[in-house]
Amino acid sequence: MTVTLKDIAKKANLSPASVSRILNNRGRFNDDTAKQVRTIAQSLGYFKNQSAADLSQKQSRVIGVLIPTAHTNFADEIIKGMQNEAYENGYELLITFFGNDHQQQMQTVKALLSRQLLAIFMLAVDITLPIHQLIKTSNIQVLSISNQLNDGVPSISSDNYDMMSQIVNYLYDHGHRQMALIGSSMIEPVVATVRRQGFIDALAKHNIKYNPDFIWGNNISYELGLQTIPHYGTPLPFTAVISSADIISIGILNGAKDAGLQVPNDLSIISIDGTELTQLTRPILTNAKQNFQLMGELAITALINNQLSTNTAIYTDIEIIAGQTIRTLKDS
Amino acid sequence: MTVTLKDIAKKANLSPASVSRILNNRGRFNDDTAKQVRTIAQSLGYFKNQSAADLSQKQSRVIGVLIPTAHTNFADEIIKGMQNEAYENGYELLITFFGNDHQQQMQTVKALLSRQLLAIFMLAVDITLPIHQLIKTSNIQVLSISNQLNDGVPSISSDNYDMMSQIVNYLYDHGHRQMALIGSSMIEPVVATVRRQGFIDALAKHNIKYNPDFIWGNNISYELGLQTIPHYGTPLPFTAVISSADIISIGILNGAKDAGLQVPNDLSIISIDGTELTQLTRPILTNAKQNFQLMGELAITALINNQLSTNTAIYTDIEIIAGQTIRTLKDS
DNA sequence: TTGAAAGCGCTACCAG
DNA sequence: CTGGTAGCGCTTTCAA
Repeated sequence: MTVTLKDIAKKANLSPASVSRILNNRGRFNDDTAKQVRTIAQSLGYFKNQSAADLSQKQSRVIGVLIPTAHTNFADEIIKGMQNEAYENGYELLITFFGNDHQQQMQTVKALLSRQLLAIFMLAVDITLPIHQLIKTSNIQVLSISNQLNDGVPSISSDNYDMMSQIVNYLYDHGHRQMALIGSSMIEPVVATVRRQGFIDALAKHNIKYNPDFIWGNNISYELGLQTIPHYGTPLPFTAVISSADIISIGILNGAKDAGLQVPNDLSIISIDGTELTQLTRPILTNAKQNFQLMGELAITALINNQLSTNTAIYTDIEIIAGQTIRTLKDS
Repeated sequence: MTVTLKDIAKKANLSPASVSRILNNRGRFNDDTAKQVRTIAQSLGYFKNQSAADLSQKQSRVIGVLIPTAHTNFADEIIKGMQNEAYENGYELLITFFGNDHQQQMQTVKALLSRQLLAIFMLAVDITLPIHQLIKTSNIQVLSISNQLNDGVPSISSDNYDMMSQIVNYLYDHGHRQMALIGSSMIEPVVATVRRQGFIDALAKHNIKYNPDFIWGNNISYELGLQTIPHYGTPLPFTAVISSADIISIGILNGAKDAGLQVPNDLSIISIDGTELTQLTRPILTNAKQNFQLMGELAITALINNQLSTNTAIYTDIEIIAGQTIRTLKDS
């Protein structure tokens, strides 16, 4: 029922081999016959059977992409970047959502590995050890995007340590001396650890003694933001907060409103990520914008250039975008 | 280099055929040998080559999913629903982002059609005619989710006509007589047309004369919301707006703030969609919540039950979720 | 520039 | 319950 190369070949009095060459623009062939072949293919409604091609070539141009279901909305931006770059280089993206159910995760990864992928890109995903090992046995290349992992997985992300330094400096320059870091107190993802350390070290550089109470919140959620003000009580013991994600920042903003605080008069906020969410609030959130789209593009480039070795760590720059949530303090 | 069924068969003194049966739990086989085979497979680090399987079976369990790049964030919810259901029934989802570049769209669809998919699901996507025809020639089943299309494409969505009626009734019951509909004045997507008609007819049922000026805005965007108040000027000629999407509602909310209006005292807002975004605002948005997750689940179910004929139109219920953006007017 | 033929890894049929 | 085998549609030598 389905139209195959053979069918086209028969109709064109050619061999399947030639048709294959023509339709793939590979090798040499006569331009005139080529034109004919293409029209025939068109008229017959031919669709390449990619499975057969992959099988025959023992390789595909498919990149598997893992996205967390609890879909941090910057994933879109990364994908946008990847998609363009992938399209131009003839790669396909196989995007798969990655839930929390471990059973399901395993099955998902196995399904991916069952299609001789070129590579697996993980967007902001933290994988468990068994899964990591599963991938390892398959010899498929892996890359973590936006998330630094240990386990020797190559990554493309912001330099989270340096980012904290920039943020602290920014706040310091605006006269802030007491600042809190919200949403990075977990031990697990390396990113949180790195940010904490960067925060502490940056404070030290300004001779500010680090107050352990000022690092709080072990998850990334709106609710965490909402609870932040109640957690510390008013008057707040600090003048500024660094929020580990935009969604947290919105929670803080609303929590402040609920507590009768004025932002930025009573509290300054700077938000890490800088997705569109930061533009939807009143006041608009000052943010440390990560270049997600570029991360996506670089991911493909790195793959093409064979740079996905174990120790690769590519950094993209961040940019601090002034909004309306940072108050400049007169004297310190 | 790669481990194949044959390798396992050799090691287990079996035929590839048997190994295939065992590893797929198909047909009859001896449980003991099965156990052996599985351990061997494990130890050899075997991964099924799905391309070969698909080729051999001339069929795959893969459902292609098209998501607009301008990623209305309810897509996530739909996918969540689909993913669970798909997982339980052994289907794979091949998610593909669908940009605006026509060239790229074509290539994307062709890539999809090159893998004997079971079906293509389109999430809130409006396809152009050539693409529609392309899909048609391939005989792959299609389903539009959350978006009603013409062209005889089966769909799962809310009953947009009835939704408008419910919304208008809700506003009416709260004393509103002058209401506007924002973001549905485009001619193109059928959804907009249906909503307009539903709006007008619902008003008529309450003997409210329909004012054409009160249907405004031909796109779905934050900016549209922001411009709404300036567009009409204050004092507003209506007491309530129905916003065609959450992102528009947020724009309206901010626009109102900018104009010095109090919501809901000076303006009531009800938002269509009811994604998490509605919970992030102050005041919280009253909304007509669509059941996106259910749409996703039903999509898979419909596929399984072979219900994807041309005229299928499955509706899921909406629910009006009271927030803080509707004022009850005393007298009318 | 084109063709013949082998083979990718798996499944399905039919025999045993 | 198991094995032999043909064949899915495509690519890729190698030879013509």
